[in-house]
Amino acid sequence: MVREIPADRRQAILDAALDLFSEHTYGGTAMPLIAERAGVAAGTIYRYFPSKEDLANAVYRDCKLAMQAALSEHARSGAIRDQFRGLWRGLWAFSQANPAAFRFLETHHHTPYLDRASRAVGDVVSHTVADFVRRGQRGRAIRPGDPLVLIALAFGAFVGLVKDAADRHVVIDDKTLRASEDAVWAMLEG
Amino acid sequence: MVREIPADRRQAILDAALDLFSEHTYGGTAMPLIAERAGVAAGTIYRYFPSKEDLANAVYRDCKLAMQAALSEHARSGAIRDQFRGLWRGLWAFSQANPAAFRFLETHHHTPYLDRASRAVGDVVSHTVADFVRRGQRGRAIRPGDPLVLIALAFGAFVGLVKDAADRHVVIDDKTLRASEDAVWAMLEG
Amino acid sequence: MVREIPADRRQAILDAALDLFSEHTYGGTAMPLIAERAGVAAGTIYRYFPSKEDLANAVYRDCKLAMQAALSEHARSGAIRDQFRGLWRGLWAFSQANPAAFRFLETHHHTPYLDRASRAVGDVVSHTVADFVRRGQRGRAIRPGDPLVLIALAFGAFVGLVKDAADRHVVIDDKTLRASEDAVWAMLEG
Amino acid sequence: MVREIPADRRQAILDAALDLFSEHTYGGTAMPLIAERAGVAAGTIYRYFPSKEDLANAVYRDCKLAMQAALSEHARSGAIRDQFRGLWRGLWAFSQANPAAFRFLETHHHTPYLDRASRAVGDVVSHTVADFVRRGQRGRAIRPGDPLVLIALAFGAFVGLVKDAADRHVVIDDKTLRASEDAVWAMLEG
DNA sequence: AATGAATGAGGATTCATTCAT
DNA sequence: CATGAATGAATCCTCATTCAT
Repeated sequence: MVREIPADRRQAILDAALDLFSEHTYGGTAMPLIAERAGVAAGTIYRYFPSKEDLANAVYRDCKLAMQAALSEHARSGAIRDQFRGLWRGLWAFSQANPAAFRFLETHHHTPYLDRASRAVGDVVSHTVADFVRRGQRGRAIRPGDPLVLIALAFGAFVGLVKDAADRHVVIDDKTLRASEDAVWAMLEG
Repeated sequence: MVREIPADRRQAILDAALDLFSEHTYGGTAMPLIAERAGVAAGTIYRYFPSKEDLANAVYRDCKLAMQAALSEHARSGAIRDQFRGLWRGLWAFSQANPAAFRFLETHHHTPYLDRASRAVGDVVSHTVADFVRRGQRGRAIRPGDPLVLIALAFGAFVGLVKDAADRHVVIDDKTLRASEDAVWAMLEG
Repeated sequence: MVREIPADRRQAILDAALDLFSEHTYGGTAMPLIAERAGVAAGTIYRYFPSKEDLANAVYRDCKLAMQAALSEHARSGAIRDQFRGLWRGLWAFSQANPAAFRFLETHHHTPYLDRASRAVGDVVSHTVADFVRRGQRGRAIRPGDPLVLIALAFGAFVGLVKDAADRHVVIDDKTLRASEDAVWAMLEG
Repeated sequence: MVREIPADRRQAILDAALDLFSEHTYGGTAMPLIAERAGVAAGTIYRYFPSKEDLANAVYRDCKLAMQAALSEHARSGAIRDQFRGLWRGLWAFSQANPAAFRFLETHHHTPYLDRASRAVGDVVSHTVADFVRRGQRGRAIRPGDPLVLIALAFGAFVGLVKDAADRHVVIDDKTLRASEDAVWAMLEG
């Protein structure tokens, strides 16, 4: 009785699109390929998404929101240093659980299709994390400066870490992960 | 004897391709558009590059080598901290002088077309900078750990800084640039 | 026993199809749109009509028959001039009451779908009116010549009148209508 | 040296489109079919016309202008009756020389694609012929009334004549043509 | 009987590449 | 050598029709 099939189909299409976009680029993946990977007919995609562009935006927003959820989930209370550990681990967990999503979000150029709503979702994530920086700065635990800039530096370092490992086909062990966390914290520490 | 006209043409094509790729993506820019922007006929591109893929690889390699040149040019001798300042300024100079190149290299997904030779060029740059880290580690000026990982973190932070400024349509003033340099150095410092 | 519901549905579909065909052309209107306008599901249309082509033929035949009925209804006995007035008024009444039907019948090209049966219905109407001409010719009230040609001229004039008013977004007042009737009668008069 | 090939190609495309539109309707003819009939590749059409819609408008305008040219060519000076004969013969010559054009113009529904410019061309033709009526009315040779209405009646009669002959697969002989001309003149005569 | 989601062939259009000039 | 019109495969998308519910 419950109409869950449409939700499943929609998700299957989103998943297929993410996989293919993250590997072959938005401009490099054909709609019929997405359909095939999702196990539906080409025309079916258009029952769920008005166009390829809209599909890409939906993929982008879903990924961004999943990343935000992962950050929130691992967020801790307590000392600022512990809060940072929570964010770092959250990001790590997300990038391991959803490698395609992380790659798509952080190593692709989205401007050709990104719409206003999607951009807004992206901004929300940055500003959420920026609040963490502001709290740390208030307690003199994080160095002064524009919180959005500090976030950009720290988040950029994380992306660099993950991207480099992928480029070199290397897995990041727990020791490296923790050493990196310490190094990035040293960058933020006041 | 004068054979520089072809070189000019070749460069015009590379410049046009870079401009368009960096804004509209490899998959999103049409060869005739590149030709038009370069001021040549569509067929002429094929005198210089066998295919769109080859053209993209040439663009990629040229950008990577230009970035490496910028890093070398600003490299200093002397104290490790000063050497880092040289690298940081070199990177900054490059990203300001060639914004399209920097954006193309660091915010696009290249796997659909990147060939072995181009990947090798990319690796050379990382390893060059990694040598700087190794020297610093030998003198206990830079924290221990895999040099390639530390480079990934530091370079990632720089990319994050520049990308964030572009996303927010903000210009990075000299104060922010130096504060960021200090923060990233704190991340590397032993 | 009550089997009128299907008839209503069938009529709703025919009405919707006529509206859309007359405005957007047979080839330019999608079946789902007809369904939506008729207030039924897309699949339901196929309970009543085997295909889009059959639906279009049904629409065509219904319109032709409605036009014939309108002509008959206003047909008079008496002087040939009065009979003509009846036909003219009947045509006018029909084109005013069913503008979509008149437009569809007289300003569209039907050959891509029209089947033998529909063509036959069309012929019947011409021949019915041709009888009127023959009667007039027998009494020397209408000029000699092929009755079908005279009908084509007179009917064509009427179509021209109505089409021109539609094209120019003008309404035909009673004076113009009667003047036109007189003019067309002058064309037929023997 | 003279680049006439493009003109030929453009004309071949226009000719093919007219042939197919007039027989199968705008909405019923596929672009690849037009290309095939024109002897060019599908993509080539788009070097000459931005879209199917633009192609249809070009076809429409060319036909309308050709019809106007045919009317002008046969226009005579002298008595109003002779002028009418000229118009009638011009129309006839056009409909015989370009049956597809005449059919396309006068038995198809153009609103789905017709643009402002094309509509303007259509209006020019009507108004040109209306001037003839005005001249006749000034000399009391043509009955009073809105010239555009009289034109609509007369032109409609001609269209009716030609359409009926086509529907019945009958050829109009010279005697019928002249008798029809006389009849239509009787409709206009003051 | 009715529904409307799903299908996939077919439509309009684009674009990397070729080749006659 | 350079050109740019021509190509036609491949793209995104539509829509007549079917069929499980």
